[in-house]
Amino acid sequence: MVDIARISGVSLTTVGRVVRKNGYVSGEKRELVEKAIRDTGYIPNRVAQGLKSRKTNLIGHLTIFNSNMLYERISKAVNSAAHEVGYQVLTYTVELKDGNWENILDELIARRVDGIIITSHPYLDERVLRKVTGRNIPLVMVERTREGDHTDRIVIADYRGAFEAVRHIADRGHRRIAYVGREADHPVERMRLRGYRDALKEAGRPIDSSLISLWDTYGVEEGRRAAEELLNRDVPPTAVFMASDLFVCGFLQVCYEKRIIVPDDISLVGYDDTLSMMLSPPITSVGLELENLGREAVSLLLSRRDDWDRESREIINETYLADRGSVRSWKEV
Amino acid sequence: MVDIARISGVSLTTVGRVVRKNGYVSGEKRELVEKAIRDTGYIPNRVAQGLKSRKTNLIGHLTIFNSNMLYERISKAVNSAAHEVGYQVLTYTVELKDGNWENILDELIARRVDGIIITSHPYLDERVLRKVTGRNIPLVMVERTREGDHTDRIVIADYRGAFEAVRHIADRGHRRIAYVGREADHPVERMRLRGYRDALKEAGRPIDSSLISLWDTYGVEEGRRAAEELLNRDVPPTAVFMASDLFVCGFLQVCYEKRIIVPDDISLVGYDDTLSMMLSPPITSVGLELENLGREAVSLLLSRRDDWDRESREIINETYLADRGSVRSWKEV
DNA sequence: TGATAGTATGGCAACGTTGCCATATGGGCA
DNA sequence: TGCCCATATGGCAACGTTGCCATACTATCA
Repeated sequence: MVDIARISGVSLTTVGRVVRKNGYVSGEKRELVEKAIRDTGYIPNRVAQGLKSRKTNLIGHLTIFNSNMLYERISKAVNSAAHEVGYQVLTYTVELKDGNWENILDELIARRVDGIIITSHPYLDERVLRKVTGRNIPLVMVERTREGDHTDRIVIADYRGAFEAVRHIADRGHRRIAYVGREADHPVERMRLRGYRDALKEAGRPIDSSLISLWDTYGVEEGRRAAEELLNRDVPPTAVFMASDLFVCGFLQVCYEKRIIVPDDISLVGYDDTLSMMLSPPITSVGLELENLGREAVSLLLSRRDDWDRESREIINETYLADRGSVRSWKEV
Repeated sequence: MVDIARISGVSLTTVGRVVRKNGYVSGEKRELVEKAIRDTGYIPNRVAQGLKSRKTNLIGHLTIFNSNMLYERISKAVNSAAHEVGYQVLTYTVELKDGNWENILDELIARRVDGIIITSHPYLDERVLRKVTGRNIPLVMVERTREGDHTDRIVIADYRGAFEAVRHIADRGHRRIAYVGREADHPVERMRLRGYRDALKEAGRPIDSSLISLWDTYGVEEGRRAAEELLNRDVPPTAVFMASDLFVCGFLQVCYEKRIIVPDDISLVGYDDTLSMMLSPPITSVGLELENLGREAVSLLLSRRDDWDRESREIINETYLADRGSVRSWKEV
């Protein structure tokens, strides 16, 4: 920058104004400076900028890893949204089991990120949360959230997503509709299950708890086992709603082995809409508006920075039902 | 840091030495300083560190987007490898079509990253490449590479991967083995196709070019169309090797519709091993040693930084064949 | 005994920007 | 005419560290 100033014969300050496009600069000098920048191939040093201006244009993103790629997609959505407004994202993917995520937060704080997004992390205690907000770093939590001062949240409309999926099934005449999900130890899971129950209730279907199959974790193997369990019943369900596309993968594999055809013999609906379009047959699934989610997360972050003391907000991220015809009409005999 | 020095009654320099764990500090003073750090919750400022030490501990990663999630996985591998050695990764995912990736490189340079990894980006011209290496920034290219001074490369053993997959099929007696791939406009695609041809040759199988189905891009839809094309032949192939799991997804969907059973009626092998384990039935696929890949990429980067003038290296990333039984033994009648 | 090496500590400038203040000029307006 | 405001430019300190140099003490060895 010193070189640029020397070459173009203006002061450091003026060069700075051209680089960061603020303040008054006459067209003439601007030309001169821009020419010098082009000629030398000068690229400003964001590290120094960050130090002096106390603004790094970096967003930290802490997320868990999961083989259905949902979080990778969220990550991508956050990235895109951030890039759109001139921010970059430092992403940390944590295995659920290893608990060193507090160190990761320290690392992000050390980098002086302008904000932190935490996606779906269940281990959140008040103390650590305050470590972030106590330093005036905006914090947004996505999917699995926790309330806190100065903490905004994005929650998925899981209840409605599940409800509509099950209504979609019930509308087509099914009565024995099974549910495959994860142990309801968290609002996310509870909401999905409740959506399922309420939709059944609304449709006047009986709730048969033996048709509810819960597992420790979302996974292909769990889907297989759920299928074995449900399909071997004396009276198997005619439709199954699964709270993750991963379950669907496993379920379909068992169907394939048993030559059970979807949707002729059984109807299926998945959740997340990450894999369902790739399966055979393609499966109807509840999807998340990920682009919105990313944009909302970033915009919550930035608006918090502009107005630290505004009250906490909770944004609902809507779902959609991607109908791929994996639910057939069913007439009870 | 000034506070820490004041509280613990030592000089700034000594605090610095404790923070970055280098230089001589007596146990006694170290204790004092560490206590002060704990008490105040001090977290060092990596921005300032980066400015002064000219080392940001950041790695830039530029990668393309692709719906089969291969690049997300590579991204994750690079992340993990970087974290292991105390680096963070700034990831940019670019849509293939938009050409503003040069700006992204500028952005990474502006951040003064300690190195840049470019995964699978086809648009690489010498000038832009020199923009990076000309600034003494280590550059590693993965999968789709290009030679350049001070540029290291990681190439996938595509030839061997394809070769072994096809041999796996031929070993089981198949004679009419089709190939579904992408137009061979790049070494990656050429190598896979050549592996296919050579394996057929070695096994004494005829090469029937009408069994080679090439497409503009990897995709589910393309897989469907390939299936329509190949399965409607008078004499369809008994086995198909596809250069991407995405093709497999589409292919399987068509099989499902036509009630063609895998592997009874037709044998399939995929590539990338990203989705194949989730399909029904699970499909044998050629996989990449991603953890190695990530580690190699990072280690190439760091070693280049330590010895800028060493000659360029090319590392071969080996593949494996994940056998999931989607190839049956076949006896020609 | 003096030289040398290892250990321990502090002072100070510098990294490359930006924020703030000072200053100057010209035009519009009461 | 005098005042204010928008425009234009530059000087200088500061952001929070680290690198380098200077200094001092102790132990070891020829």
